[in-house]
Amino acid sequence: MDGGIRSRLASALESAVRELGVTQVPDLELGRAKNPAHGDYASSAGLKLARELRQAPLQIASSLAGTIRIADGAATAEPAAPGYVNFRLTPEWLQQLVAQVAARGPGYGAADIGRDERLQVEFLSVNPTGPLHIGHGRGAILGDSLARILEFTGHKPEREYYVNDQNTQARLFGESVYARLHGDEPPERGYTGAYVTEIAEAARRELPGIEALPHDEAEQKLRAFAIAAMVDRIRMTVGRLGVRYDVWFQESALWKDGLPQVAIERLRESGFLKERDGALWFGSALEEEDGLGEQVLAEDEDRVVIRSNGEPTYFASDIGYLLSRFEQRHFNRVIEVWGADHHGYVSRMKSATTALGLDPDKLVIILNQMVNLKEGAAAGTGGKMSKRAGRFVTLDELIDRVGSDAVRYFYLLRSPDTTIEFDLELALAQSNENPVYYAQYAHARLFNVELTAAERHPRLREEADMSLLAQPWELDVARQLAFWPEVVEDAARLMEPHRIPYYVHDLATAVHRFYHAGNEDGAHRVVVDDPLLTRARLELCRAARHTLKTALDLIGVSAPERM
RNA sequence: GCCCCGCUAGCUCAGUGGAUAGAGCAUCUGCCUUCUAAGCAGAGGGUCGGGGGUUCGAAUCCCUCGCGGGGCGCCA
Repeated sequence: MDGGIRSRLASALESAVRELGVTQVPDLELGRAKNPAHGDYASSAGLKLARELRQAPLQIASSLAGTIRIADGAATAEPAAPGYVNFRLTPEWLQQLVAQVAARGPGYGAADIGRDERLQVEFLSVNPTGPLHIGHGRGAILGDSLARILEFTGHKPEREYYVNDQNTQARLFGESVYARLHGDEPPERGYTGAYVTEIAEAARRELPGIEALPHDEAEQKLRAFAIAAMVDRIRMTVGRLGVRYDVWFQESALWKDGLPQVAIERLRESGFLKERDGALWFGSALEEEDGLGEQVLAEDEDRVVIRSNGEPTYFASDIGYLLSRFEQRHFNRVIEVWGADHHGYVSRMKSATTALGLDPDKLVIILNQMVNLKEGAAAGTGGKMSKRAGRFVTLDELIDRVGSDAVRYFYLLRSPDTTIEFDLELALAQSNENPVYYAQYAHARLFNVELTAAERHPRLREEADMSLLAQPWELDVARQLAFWPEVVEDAARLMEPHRIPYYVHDLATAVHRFYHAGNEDGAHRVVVDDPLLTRARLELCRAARHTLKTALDLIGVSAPERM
């Protein structure tokens, strides 16, 4: 409803610029002022427009500051050398904001950017052939938080896990279980972990007569059994992190529906498929004749769809999966969260999307960089984690030792673009210093204060005189509240969940300072003898607590009432 | 060789082309008889990897070099 104060200031500024006769308004760079002396927001409008208007930047800034009209007296504008327009939120407006946020409860900052857009967020989708390790946690938490943020901003996201139950790895997994069932060693490049033997034992109990079946039949049953077991385990592990899915989509279902077949047929008709060396390739060669192909596809993107032995590759499944999502289920956009090791696959999927006649911009692929194990941090020598090499720390173990909230916060504090060198020893040693507790403590403190107030002043009046919130540390909290909608908007628009925990930290800092003012001087406590003053400060507590709760919810972190 | 990501304080990391580059941890110094000290206040600590360029203005954009990570299979 309220697009946030930043967007209101931006449109007010734009109107003022138009009044100066500017028709093509450039990006005016309205953003938060770094220096408090410059107010809360600043724009370099004067500098930006100097050339077009042939006036001194400062003069333009002065005109703008003079003509701008800001609704509700939310802010004042003043020019500053060499050509800035600085905005300062007014105490009156901040006080009213506090009252509004307090009355609204959790949910302040929700936006309607998405306009009910149906989209899919597909994330994690690890081959269900082993337990999740700490690297997987990153994608799970990133995807889940992204879905939460998109939902909060008016999108209709569906969370999906794509279960590879039919590819080479799945078959190898089935063969490995089969081998263990019969007391043999797993095949070359098969799975050797103890959990494989456990699954074989479970199969022996739950699939009577499985040992007597012929190999092919047994392997198929074992594979399905084993994959189902691993999917259950994955579901439980991510469930401990508060990650949930709407759909667990099986690759095999694609083939039952004939979607890869349809996709292949369509590509064949439009000339994107060719045979070479007995295999069927997706590529540009045939299209070069009409000059279209090279625009759509790069030369080096040839990709096998059907192997020379007649087996389809995962790429065949993936193009069918595109049809499933865009044509069968009609998602407006599909957002995929991949590890950076799949980076090379991005352009091929984009090309395939185009080749199928779909809009490649509707396929949004977010890459997160790797999580490497630091030297000596676990069995093995560190580096990339590997299931086969037995060099990994399971996500379950990390959650056991550190807890879901700390794990989520730890991962979300980093932009997806940075590689994480995971040091387990350090993570365990520092788990008590995890910054998540700083934020949670702020929430618990506010909750406690409100309890105390209810005891001391059981009959407070409903109406509050917000003008009593005049202390700088009180207005600082209110100021942080004013920033929340734009943080949400940026996180959603840029698809960058890490902006949320950084905001949470800033708000928590303001809250702690506000609280601490009462320790310095009893007159500044929330709960004081004066019921009116108590009432106004309680509004601030409620507003801040609700906003903290809302923000923590978006990143899947709990907001405890006591610590 | 080609493609992607990173390089910012001792460490881990933020930072939509704007003013004096920030946070946490670590180090040092203060603050609890009174609403939760998992807190607050302060100090030290920087050639934003190097070099060019664009711009009134560059950590941010372009080029180039260096270092680190990832990818370039009829594996996924």
